[in-house]
Amino acid sequence: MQSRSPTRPATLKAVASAAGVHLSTASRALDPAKRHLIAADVAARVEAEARKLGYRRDAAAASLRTRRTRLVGVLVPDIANPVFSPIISGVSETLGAQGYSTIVADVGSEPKRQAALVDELIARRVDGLILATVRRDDTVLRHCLEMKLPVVLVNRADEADRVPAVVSDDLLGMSLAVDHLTALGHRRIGHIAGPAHLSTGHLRRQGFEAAMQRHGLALPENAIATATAYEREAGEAAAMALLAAQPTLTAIVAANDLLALGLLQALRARGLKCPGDISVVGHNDMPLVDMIDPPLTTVRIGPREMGHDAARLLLSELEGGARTTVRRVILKPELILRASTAGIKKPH
Amino acid sequence: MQSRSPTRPATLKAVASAAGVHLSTASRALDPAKRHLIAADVAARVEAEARKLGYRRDAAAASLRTRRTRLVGVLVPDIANPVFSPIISGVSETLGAQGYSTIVADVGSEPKRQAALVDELIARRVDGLILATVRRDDTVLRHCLEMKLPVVLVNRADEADRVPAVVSDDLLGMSLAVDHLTALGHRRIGHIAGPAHLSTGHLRRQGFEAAMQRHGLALPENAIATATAYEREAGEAAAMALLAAQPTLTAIVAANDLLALGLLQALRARGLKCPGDISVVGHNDMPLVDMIDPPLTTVRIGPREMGHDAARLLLSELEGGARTTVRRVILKPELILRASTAGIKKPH
DNA sequence: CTGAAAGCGCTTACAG
DNA sequence: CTGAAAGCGCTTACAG
Repeated sequence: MQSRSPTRPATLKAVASAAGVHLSTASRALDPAKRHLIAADVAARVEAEARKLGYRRDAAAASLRTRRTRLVGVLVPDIANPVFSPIISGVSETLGAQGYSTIVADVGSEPKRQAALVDELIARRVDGLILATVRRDDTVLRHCLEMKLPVVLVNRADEADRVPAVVSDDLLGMSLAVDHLTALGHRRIGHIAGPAHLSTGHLRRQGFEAAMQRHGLALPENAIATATAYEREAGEAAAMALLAAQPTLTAIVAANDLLALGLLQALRARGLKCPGDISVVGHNDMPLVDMIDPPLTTVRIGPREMGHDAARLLLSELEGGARTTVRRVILKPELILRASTAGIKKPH
Repeated sequence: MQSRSPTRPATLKAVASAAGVHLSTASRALDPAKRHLIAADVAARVEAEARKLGYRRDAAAASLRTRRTRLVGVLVPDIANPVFSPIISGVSETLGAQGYSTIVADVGSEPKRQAALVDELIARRVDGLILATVRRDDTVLRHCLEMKLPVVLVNRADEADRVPAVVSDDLLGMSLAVDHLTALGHRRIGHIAGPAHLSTGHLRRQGFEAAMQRHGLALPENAIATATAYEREAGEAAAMALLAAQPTLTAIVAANDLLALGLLQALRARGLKCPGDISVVGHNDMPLVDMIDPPLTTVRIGPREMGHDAARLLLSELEGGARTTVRRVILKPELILRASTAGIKKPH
């Protein structure tokens, strides 16, 4: 079964002797940053042999020497969640352009498991970490800080603002949503909040409350229901509670699209029409929400850009040099108008 | 700016001297497979010191010695595509359980770029590759085979069946769809095919044709339109062509959900109702198609299971031992009935 | 059961 | 501009 064993890759030594130079000369010739130290014809010869032999520098050996792996870990709570995949994609795109590979760890939301996977990444000697999983007070983050591992956060930020983060302007997002609804004449507006231990849940709720207050609108305690997770089922459950507590609401803004989808299900279960009886605004503009029934009005964030920026932040930290210590990048969200919001039929 | 430099991790040497034993003894004590060679009390002492120092074996150093990295590369054409994210998730889950990390490369569909990224993975000395990108005749795959790199395919298979693959039963899937439609009374059924250079496009088309024939139904040449890519826009364009060529169709089965979504858009543009005028069946059951308008009848495949199985196949290849050379795992798809299909109003 | 030693494939001061 | 040598942190035959 010889086919199982990969052909042993060519080593630098092989290239060097093929080109008739010393190992160290070959090493320099093949390193763009050192190539100028080598006579042009020699460098060309080495290059030619390397190509001929299909030489590829052994990354493990190189990093053992340099103590840098050019490996970056990305922690997400769920790869399959459409909010995170474009973030990952953005991260690995800009990292890849600089010769970095990214290991994505699908770590769930359980801190124990997260810590175990971070330890594995540390064993791999990743140069840095990008965390999309962080709670407002996060133990995994604390662990990374103790290890002095370069870290940047994306999508969610930590409370203490100890590390660079790339987030959407959650306060502005909710303000956009509420402004839109009030412009349509709504005054009794409810909110399905995300989990309070996540910055997005916390901040969007704050943004909602601030916007309501700015418009001088009443906001009874039970006009906000908090979902236990960013999932459809949790959104449906929270919606049921909200609708029971506040039957006269004419609009509801959800802290994310999945929650809004759950809300739509709850509306249907109660025989309420959207937007006829109740207008709904989501958050994130995830794929396909333009095709659901009704097409969802929502706050668009730029997850791919967030990934790009997070990678750039980490890169600048890793490559050092620039003293630019950007602590936080805040992206402007945008309201996308679709059919789940409409003017109220008859004001209460 | 000391915070930038990670604390230098503890080495095996440090652990050994802390425990008062030789390096090699410490190495054995920390390796579950070799631990039995060491006196229990010594092993325990080493373990204790390792824990105390926060020791984590340097994976790069170890793999330089063992020539195994426990790194697996996964190639996908698009991380953000909801068909692939659960595959990735499944792969990394079962690989992770065996101590392997996975590097996912978002390589697009351009062979040049794919090859470049494969080369990078080879430089990382991945132990094996899982390809979700393969065309029926694939140059990247050929490259891997030349390198004798262990490879397994997932979702898409190659024509020559040279490597193990995990796929859904595409023929059966289409048969399920057509059976359902004929049971509803449809006789004029069209197909929006996927790209012919992908096994899924090719096989599903074949499955569709076979099923039509089995039911003794006419299948004019232009009752099948081929989309240029698995994208909404391509689906819409193909649908427009199909509807123009075959205005009397009462049902259309699409080779995947994204194509079906494009078809739905085309229907709307032409003022046709689904399922009132035309029934639609998708393929894959990707997230949210149960919430679109109308909820999509579709063929469910198990992408997560496909990921699991692909990982298992690769693992058995890597760990050797078992002589089980499974060449192909074919998963049974399932028809999910929703509201985009209905009996025809008045048969032609 | 434990130790001493070689070596995996690189990079990089240090000489010349 | 080029070479010789040390060493990154491990694992594993080889002795004992």
